[in-house]
Amino acid sequence: MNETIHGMPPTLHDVAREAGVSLATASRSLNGSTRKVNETYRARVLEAAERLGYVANLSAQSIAKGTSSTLALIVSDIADPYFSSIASGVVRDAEQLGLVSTIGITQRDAKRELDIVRTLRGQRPRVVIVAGSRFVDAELDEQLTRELEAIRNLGGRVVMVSQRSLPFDTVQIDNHGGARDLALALVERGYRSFAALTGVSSLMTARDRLAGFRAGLAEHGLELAEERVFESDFTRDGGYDAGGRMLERGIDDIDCVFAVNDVMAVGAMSRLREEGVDVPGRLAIAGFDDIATARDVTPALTTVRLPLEQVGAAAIELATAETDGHAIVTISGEVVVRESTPQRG
Amino acid sequence: MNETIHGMPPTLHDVAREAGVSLATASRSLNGSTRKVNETYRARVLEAAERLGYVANLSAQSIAKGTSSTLALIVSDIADPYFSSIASGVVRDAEQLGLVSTIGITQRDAKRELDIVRTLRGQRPRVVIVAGSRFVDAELDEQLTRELEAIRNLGGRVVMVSQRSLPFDTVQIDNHGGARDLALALVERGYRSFAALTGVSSLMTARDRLAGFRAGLAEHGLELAEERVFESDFTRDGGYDAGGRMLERGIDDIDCVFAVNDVMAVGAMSRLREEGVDVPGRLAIAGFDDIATARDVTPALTTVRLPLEQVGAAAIELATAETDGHAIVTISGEVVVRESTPQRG
DNA sequence: CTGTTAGCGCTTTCAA
DNA sequence: TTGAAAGCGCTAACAG
Repeated sequence: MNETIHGMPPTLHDVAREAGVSLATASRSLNGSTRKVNETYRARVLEAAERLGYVANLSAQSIAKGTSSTLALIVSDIADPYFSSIASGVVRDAEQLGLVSTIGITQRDAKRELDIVRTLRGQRPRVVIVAGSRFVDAELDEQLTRELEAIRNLGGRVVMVSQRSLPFDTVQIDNHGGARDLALALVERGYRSFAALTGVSSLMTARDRLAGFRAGLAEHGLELAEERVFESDFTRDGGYDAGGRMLERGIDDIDCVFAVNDVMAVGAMSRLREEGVDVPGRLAIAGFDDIATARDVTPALTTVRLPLEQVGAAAIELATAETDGHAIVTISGEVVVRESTPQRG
Repeated sequence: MNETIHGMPPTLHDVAREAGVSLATASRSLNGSTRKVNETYRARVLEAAERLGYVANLSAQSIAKGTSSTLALIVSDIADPYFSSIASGVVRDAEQLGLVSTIGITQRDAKRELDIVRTLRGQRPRVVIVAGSRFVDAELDEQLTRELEAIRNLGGRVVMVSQRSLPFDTVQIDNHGGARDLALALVERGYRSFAALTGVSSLMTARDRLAGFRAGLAEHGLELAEERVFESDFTRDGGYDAGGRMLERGIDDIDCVFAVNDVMAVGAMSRLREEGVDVPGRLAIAGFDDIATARDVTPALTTVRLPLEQVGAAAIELATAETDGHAIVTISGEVVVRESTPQRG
């Protein structure tokens, strides 16, 4: 591992010279797929490469081959456990495949997402996984679709992680079904008057979950009045805030609150605790996602478990599979009842 | 935004032809730094690029310029809030600088970390930020240093986020000092007999925090016997597990437990709760990091706040500053006392 | 200020 | 099998 003392990295050229073979032979020995190289030469090349500490320049490879070894992952917020779990699965599997993972963060801003995808084209990524939430905005969807199609035209695979909405392979998360099941489970446990804390209505995920929850309630002839739906950011602080607004309005006619995701639920629980509201004694609460923290808050949070790391794996699988570009893999959640929603008299 | 209908992406060549100028002029208009292009031409080029939906091929740029626009971030585990917070800060600032962030996950495996850094060389990254924990292993440190030096020799900036141990610019986190302060604060609040839950001793972070904690106790003539130190994984489940072992041993002679990071503390709290131990009534607990969840568990967790996103920002700053390659920025933590360690009789 | 032309490091025909 | 040589898309001298 004798690095070139000089500033310049050893190139394939150096390796070839060192090994006394041609550039082509060196290339074939080091990276060529179908081995058609004399073992003696091959060994000499490998040895020379080792000695020089040679590592192929990926950029050069990309441009020579016309295809990169990059996987681009787009998430809303990497500090959010929902996305970091997915990212964890994606990056791990990508490494397995020899793909370098790049990451883009949209901060839940549709415009930004578009910008990111646009610059992504410059990377000529082999795979793009868009895990950020979809927005309810036909215009932006249209543009995003065009950008993603452009990437696909360049040979990149595009996989969406979200509800099915854009014409690409997608790992669909059954938000509606999960929320519906949760509603059924809660009614089953004796709850009757609900409130909801939700993200801004332009987020499809928030919408779908709320709609699913309502559908579940409807099956029991219950409904969730608009005035009991508190909209805020799709974050812990958003939940904290929405919880506060709910308290201001008054909770006399509420026995259970559904937060459309766990981080909001957790934020709301903290707010309720601060305001002296007994959870679950006075008010039960449930979330969605089953992030790690759900087990660790007190009371432990009832939620809908989503196999998040598996979602990442599924996305990669889809990206490497032969599909017509419109394949859908649905991941369903499973209701996990914990102490935050005890059986109710 | 008329994409080329064909499979091939528009190249700079296409843009130049379309605009009726030379390749060089097109390049200068689009990316050249010092503007020396007639406004008319420039406009024509921009317009043509827009029309064709041209986006420069980053790989080609990298190789032509001899320098990439990649920032490589290495973390132990992106699903861990400690690292995802840092990553969040890093990626955000990197985007500002027009750098593409790639991410590598070591899974707290020193060998793996070395592999990752090695393959990183292929990217010829402009910046490498190593945020994974350091290990107590001179041999591996030696090798890692060599690899990182190789990257630096190629013009890449290397920044470590951790204790100061390798000869690179580093954002040093004052683990020792923070833990010491925490110990002092706990003694101040009346605690006298401590136990500790810690990560494997080969992790420098775990070591330093434990040492700092002991140093703080020592200032009051207290000590932490080895038999009250429970070693496990540096994760939530590790804390859960270590907490269990502590209970098995018996906690009659313990009034406060220090977990070397918040996720372990949170795991331990869950275990204690499950086993019916009243926290903080019977046993107080404190952590380190101040992850978001620390506020949301019950009781809220006393900890040492580390400005994590700021750590990421500091790393980028160091990477873009003029340094001798041995600069150190120290980030100190601040004790945050919450309900998990009430004042004691 | 603009265009021509040589590379950047690597892969891949195409002959030998 | 191996090597020579022609690119891949872009930038950066170097002349005009």
